[in-house]
Amino acid sequence: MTQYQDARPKHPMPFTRLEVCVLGLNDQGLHVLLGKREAQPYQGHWALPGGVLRIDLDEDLEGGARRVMHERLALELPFMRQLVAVGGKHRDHDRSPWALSVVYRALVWQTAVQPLAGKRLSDLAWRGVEDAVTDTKLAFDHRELVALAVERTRQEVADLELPVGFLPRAFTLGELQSICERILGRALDKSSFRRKLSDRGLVHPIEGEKRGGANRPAQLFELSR
DNA sequence: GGGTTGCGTCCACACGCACT
DNA sequence: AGTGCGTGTGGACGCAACCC
Repeated sequence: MTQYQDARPKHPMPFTRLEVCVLGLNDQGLHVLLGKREAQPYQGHWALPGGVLRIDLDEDLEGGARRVMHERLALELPFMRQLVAVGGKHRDHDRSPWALSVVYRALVWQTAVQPLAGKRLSDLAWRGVEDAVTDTKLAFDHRELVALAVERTRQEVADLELPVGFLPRAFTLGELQSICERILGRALDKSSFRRKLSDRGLVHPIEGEKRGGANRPAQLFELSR
């Protein structure tokens, strides 16, 4: 096993941050969780919650992102996906001559989480994504990062790369279509949607049905993978 | 250019349930 | 029994991309 005799780096290392774009879905559509910064730079501006990678605390990048979310939001986020890494000499020149941000995306039911403003954040707010991606006052390049997270998430849903773990175990096709429509921000054709699901074998019927009102009970389905 | 394929859109219809 | 409504299925058509 390699022993590190001297922890000092041979070359200058970048200042590494972890940012998390938490997308929350509710009846009105997709929202993004923003925190108000307590410190410079961008003091008082809204930003994606994030923090510094700690090699003494973090096993890996995702572990670091989970720690940061716990410290900043008191949240455990079960389903995160690495979105992008951005860096450069001018990214955070107040604190470092070279800064790197590794950005993660999480997708949650907005009503299922209750984030609390923790370290370095004076306030938290859910913002509609259409509003956030046009807000030029967001800190750093976070407006672009939110736009990227929304675009990627919508592309995944449009490709029927359904968010495993985010969906309930059992659902009706109508519920699934409604979830996809709220993420996409537009209506889908029922016939096309169901045909694609069927052709690709993405869902299969399970025992049981859902009765809601004066209508035919809906068959329950689950994801096939 | 013509044929094929995949996909989206529009539409029709059967079904099952609640209500009157 | 008739009606209204949401679920579930499938046909017809148009369009674009692709191949020959």
